[in-house]
Amino acid sequence: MADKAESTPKRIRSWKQDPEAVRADILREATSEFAKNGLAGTRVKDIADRIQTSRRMIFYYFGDKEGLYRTVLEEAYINIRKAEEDLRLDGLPPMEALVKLVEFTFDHHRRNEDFIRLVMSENIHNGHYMEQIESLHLTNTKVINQLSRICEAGEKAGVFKAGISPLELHWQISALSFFNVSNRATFSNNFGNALFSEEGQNALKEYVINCIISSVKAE
Amino acid sequence: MADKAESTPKRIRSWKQDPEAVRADILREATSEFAKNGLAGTRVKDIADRIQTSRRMIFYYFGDKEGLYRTVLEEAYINIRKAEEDLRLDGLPPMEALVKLVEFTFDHHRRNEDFIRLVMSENIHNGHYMEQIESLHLTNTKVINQLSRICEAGEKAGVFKAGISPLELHWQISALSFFNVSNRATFSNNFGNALFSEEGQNALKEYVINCIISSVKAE
Amino acid sequence: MADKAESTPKRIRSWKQDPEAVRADILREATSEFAKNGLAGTRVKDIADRIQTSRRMIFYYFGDKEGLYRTVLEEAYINIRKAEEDLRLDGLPPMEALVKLVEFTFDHHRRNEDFIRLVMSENIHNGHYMEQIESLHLTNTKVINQLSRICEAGEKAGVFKAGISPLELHWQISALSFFNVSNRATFSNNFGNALFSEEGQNALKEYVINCIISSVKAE
Amino acid sequence: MADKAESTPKRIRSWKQDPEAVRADILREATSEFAKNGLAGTRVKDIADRIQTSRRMIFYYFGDKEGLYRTVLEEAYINIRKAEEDLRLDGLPPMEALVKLVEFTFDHHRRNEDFIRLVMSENIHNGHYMEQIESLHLTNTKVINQLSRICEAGEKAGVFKAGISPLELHWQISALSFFNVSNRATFSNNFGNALFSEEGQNALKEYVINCIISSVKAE
DNA sequence: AATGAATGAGCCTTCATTCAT
DNA sequence: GATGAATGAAGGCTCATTCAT
Repeated sequence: MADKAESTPKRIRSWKQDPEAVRADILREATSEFAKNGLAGTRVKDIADRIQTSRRMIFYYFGDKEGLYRTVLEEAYINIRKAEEDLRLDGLPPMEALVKLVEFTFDHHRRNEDFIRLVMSENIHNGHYMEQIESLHLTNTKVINQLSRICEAGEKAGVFKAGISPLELHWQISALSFFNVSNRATFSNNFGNALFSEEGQNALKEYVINCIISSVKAE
Repeated sequence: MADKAESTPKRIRSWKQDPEAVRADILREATSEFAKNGLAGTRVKDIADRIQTSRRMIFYYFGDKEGLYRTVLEEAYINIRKAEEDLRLDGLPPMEALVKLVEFTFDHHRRNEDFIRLVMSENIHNGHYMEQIESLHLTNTKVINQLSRICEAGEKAGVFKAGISPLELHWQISALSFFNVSNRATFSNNFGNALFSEEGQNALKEYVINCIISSVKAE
Repeated sequence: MADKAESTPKRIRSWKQDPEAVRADILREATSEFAKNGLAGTRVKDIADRIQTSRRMIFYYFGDKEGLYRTVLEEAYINIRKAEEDLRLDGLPPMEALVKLVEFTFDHHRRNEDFIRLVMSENIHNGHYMEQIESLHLTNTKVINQLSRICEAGEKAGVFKAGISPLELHWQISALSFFNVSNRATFSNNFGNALFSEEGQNALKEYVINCIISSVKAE
Repeated sequence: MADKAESTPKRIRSWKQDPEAVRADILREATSEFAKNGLAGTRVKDIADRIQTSRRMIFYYFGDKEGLYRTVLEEAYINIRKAEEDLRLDGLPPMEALVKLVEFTFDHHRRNEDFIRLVMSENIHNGHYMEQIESLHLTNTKVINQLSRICEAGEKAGVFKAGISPLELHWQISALSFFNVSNRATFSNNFGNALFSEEGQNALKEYVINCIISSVKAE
């Protein structure tokens, strides 16, 4: 009875007449493709082929390739910010809170390579597309505020040194967590991939945590 | 009219019959274009248009677009390594040597944005083109050896803590210096560009130096 | 984002459930668009966007783009003929009647550029769509008959020369009145727009009237 | 031996490696297509298919569809002006010169329907593309100057009335000669095609000549 | 060593139109 | 009577590359 399975119609869609599902499907695959190849390196056709739809639908829902890219970028940022918000640090002692934040950031970036790659891509474009997305302008102060509160508390408790800039501290955490994912290919090509094995990454995380602690702790 | 016709315009060239100059011209503009737009985002035509040559010459000298890209990448690495070698640290006290190395790296990355962007591009391609360049496999151990010597000397002198991994240390220096350039666009879009003014960058450099010092110094 | 997405935006309509109003709205904007851009140059979407309806409605009411175009053409002719009928010349002395008719035609064409442009468009299509409209075949003899009567009366009164062809005379009046509107763009691009200022047009109208008078008057 | 004739290669071109011939071929067919269908109504593919070349070559030589259209327009005007210049009227008596000019214009427009249709098309576009062609701005005063000289001579000789505007006279000649071709389709659809038979056209030409004579002659 | 002419393949996008309710 | 979702077919155009000399 193998013929039953074989007689496939031209297209099978679970989401027929379900626009939200189509949109979500497109967005998911577009995220993956843009993350893999960048904006210029991605073919609209490739995105369409990965789902059971036509190129036409992509333009139907997102206007053009750049519109799709912008939406991908926006949703990626929204998801990341959402995850960050779930991290509740407010009750914790300052140093513990900071360590937890660093750990979270390091792990989170590692688990979301697509996001990292989209951000790399945006940097290649000098943030051009990001600038056009209004919703991004609001959420970013939150993370700085959170760090501010931790630094203040730490300073007051005498465990952090005085005068730490939350912005610079955030920059530092970001740099180490981001680079770990973004530059993995070239770094391991140049210096081997010892740092990127499971143990290597755990050790590196510890190293990063210590680095941050050393940077902030009172002497 | 036919203003937009594709047919190659007549050209006047100062370097007529000077193959090396043509090659160098192509390479220079290709570096700039690939750095700006990445591999997929760059048009062979755009490179040709920037110099007084035809697209045809690019294929004549470099085989294909990827061949040109590979050459660009290789030369960029060669130039960077050359600059690194000029930095003589061997006679200096360990901490001073380390600080000087960090300072140099931070400044050097800042001054060579094209190189940084080419490396970003390579990471988008998972280091694919880099892997094909044999000359790169040799030079990279030097920088680790250099750091090894500094760490050893520092440990012996009692100013560095014991057991520092030169690889991790290099990774740390690279991460902070690289991210500063690579993610400038998205970081300033998200958090303002205070860190990227002249003073901001000087302060950040100090911050990075202190970060490294804190990480290595004996307690 | 999805700002450019094609999916029909939600609409608010004052004429909800009023089919005649929808039809009239579509027709009005279609006339304007077809007059501006011709059949091939007009987008169904553009017509729909100008009113508060969906493309779907256009097909619902008019079958297809050509059906809409045909209807536009038909209505345009009907409106023109209606205006012509309002002009009552029968009691007037022949020369006065003729002058009034010329004046009317010249002014009327000037005021109805959309109609002129639709006729230009039809001529580009060699009258293809016009041929399919049955209602047009009837009304056109009226204008010739009218001229016939004027010529007859003029001849009988001795003020017109004998043997004037009403068809040729109509052709002459049409040519001058039509060209004045249809070729304004190219003519003024070539020879300046002196003839198309308010005074220029008034002078031109006098010129045209004299031209017709010279053509018909007995010597 | 029919196989010899049948084994046709994919493309036969007489002009292989002869850019001017390719250009000319494209231009000729493009003129014909644009004249027939207008800018929007013409398919680049259709032009390519009519000659033994690919769409690609059209873009190679003319940049884009509009570039081709502009070139077509420009060449069409150049050819027309060239023909006009060949008409030598300077020695003739004024009325004879004028009649000859009218006759020439009427016949010439009739013989060059493609040109008329291109001008119609330009008027649909409000002269947009014409404006971009610099070479057109110069040649057009010639025809007015020519008429000026005729009018002056005619007036001096006492056969023309005083104060004729050469511009208005040219407008009149143009209108009648242009409309004859441009509006043939709609006019004959509305009023029959009696005027457009060979005899009809000859009679109409006489009518037009008389119309012009009546307009200028001294009383 | 050098080059003007040519090109196949494929890109993003648009168009009028129909489906399914 | 009305509509949101969907689409096949084609449209103009661009890309890296090769041909022919």
